[in-house]
Amino acid sequence: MPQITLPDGSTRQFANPVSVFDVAADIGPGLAKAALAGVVDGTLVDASHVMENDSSLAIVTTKSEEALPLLRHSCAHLMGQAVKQLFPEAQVTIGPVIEDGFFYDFAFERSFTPEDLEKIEKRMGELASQAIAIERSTLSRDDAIKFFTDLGEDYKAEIIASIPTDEDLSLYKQGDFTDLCRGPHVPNTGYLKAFKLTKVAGAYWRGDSNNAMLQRIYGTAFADKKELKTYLHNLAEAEKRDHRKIGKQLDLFHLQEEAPGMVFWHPRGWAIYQTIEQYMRKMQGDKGYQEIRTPQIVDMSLWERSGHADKFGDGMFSVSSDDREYAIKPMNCPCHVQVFNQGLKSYRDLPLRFAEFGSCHRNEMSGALHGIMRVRGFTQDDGHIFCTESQIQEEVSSFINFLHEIYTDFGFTEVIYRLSTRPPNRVGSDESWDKSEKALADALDAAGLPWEELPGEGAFYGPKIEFSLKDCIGRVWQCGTMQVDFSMPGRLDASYIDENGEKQVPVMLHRAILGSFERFIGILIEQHEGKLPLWLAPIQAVVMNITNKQAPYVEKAVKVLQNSGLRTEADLRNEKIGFKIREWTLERVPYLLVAGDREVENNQLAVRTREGKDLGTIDLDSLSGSLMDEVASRGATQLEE
RNA sequence: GCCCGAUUGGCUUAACGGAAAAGCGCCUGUUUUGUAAUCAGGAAAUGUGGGUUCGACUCCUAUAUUGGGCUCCA
Repeated sequence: MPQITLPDGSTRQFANPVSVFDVAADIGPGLAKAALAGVVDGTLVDASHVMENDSSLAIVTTKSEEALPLLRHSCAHLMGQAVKQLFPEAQVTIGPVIEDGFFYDFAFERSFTPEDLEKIEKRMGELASQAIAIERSTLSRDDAIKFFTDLGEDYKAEIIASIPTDEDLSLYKQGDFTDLCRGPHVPNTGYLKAFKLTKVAGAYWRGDSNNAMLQRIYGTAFADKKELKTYLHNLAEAEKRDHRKIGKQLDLFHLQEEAPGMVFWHPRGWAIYQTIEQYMRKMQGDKGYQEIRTPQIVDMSLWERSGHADKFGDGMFSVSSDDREYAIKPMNCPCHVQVFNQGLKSYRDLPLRFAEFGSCHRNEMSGALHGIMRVRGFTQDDGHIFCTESQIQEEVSSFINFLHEIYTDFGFTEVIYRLSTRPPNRVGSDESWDKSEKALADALDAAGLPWEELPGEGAFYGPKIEFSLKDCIGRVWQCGTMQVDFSMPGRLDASYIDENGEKQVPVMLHRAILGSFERFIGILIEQHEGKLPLWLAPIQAVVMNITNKQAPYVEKAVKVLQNSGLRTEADLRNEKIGFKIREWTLERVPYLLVAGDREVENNQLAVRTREGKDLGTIDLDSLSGSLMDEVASRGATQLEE
């Protein structure tokens, strides 16, 4: 006699065990039709799941938040079925739900072509329209291995073999296709109405580059066609923000064959870069960092001592000269230790904070390069804090606040926080790891930030916090970082004299806020769609004339604005004002200033924003003052009230 | 590094194995203009090296770069 409690608190009595579907039907035929699955006592289950005892139940329909992953997972199976029908020799491996969609990995002797994708998608549509029932069953582990081995699905058998022996396994069968799966799934394939296969790619079996390369097909699915269309439209819109595209359009930088993965900064891109550098220099100075500068090319012996030659070897560019072997530095840390090591340090000197806009080169694998976000030559806003173990927590806490202050100025509000903890191969005592992991976690908690732990992802020398930002299509890029290092100071003989006159090895905190200028500017461009806030805009204002008559006044106005520190240009070309407005709007210049006879008369300028807003005419002097205020406040005050 | 795609004037895009086309930009002239494109003319391109073919942007091959993934990382 199960009693079922619904989300609104109401209860229903049943004489016999009931399925989720039965309860839905009992409530109403509409709900029965819409029911995809259920949440029973907090667990997502199939609509066919039978409840024998008193339970709480929420019925999942396409409107529920659980629906999308469910639909996508079932779509992955639908794709598996279609692929097996079209390419029986292909073996299925895994097919999970991911953010924005799903994929399925197949072992197949050749690659899938774009034409194959069309065929597969078409077959999926046919299978969906047949509304094939999706049925769950269970098998013991050994029977399941036999079942899949008999089918020739060696990868599935291998997956099952790695599952603990005492668990029964669930299978999902739809027509001629059966897959190992925890579930749940939609009741039949007819519920899968809006899906699209998006791309094929290679992917290593179990994510290990020593394993075979599988064929991965990505797709996405939504509850209805309209949502799918909206998603695809938004994606296409988002791609217009691509920093590579905007970088070219706005003439900010370029890359070329002769220097793969290294950026040629153009005047406008460099203006952004320089503005950021000067801003960071000021901010870090205020926080007690001392800026230093260390060499680009350093004898290999230093990298051997630091451990980088060993751990990082292939990643380093090297040069030899006069029978000596040098490395072009891939990071700045060992050099900072060299500066620390000059002269005897006292505990009174700690924490000692060094900062460098350090140019680094790493020979990244060719497939890893991406626009200016992942390059071979880049500049970190690097910093190292030498301190005692007891100072870690305080330094980390204030660093997090500092980073936040900076990200806010750049307009970033969505930051992803991750704490990477001890890897299997590591240096340092467990006690030190306990302490520093806790220090990092406590600092994140103290700042009230949501964070995720990445177990085992820390560096061999210590745990780290990663601060990541998303690009225009949602890919996550690590920018800021805070790493605790127990290893390098000792390896490179750093020491200080403590209160008792004893020699001690300091802890080293590696930290960056932007990460690298290249990546950060890439993200910044995508974040703002190229419409950088006034303080960062490479050209902040353009003054343009309507006829030749106003040319001298325009030149005077440009001088006034430039003298107050604004990056201003004149546009005196013999073109219609509409043409000039259009051009500079497309260049994302924040303020377009027009001088006609009326403005010349009154020492004014007609002000238009890049958004197309007319702010009327403003006196030249008060305009330059307001714009400078906007720059100084980094956008907190704006010209338009 | 691995899998799949791409590479055409400065940029964006065309072209059944048979005359490389267009728009924007550039140059020259025209227009002196009030808030997203004045008009006309001109110059300018098949990534690189091999091969197949009477003939290659197109097919094959190598290589470089690049896009999407995998792996790795700021």
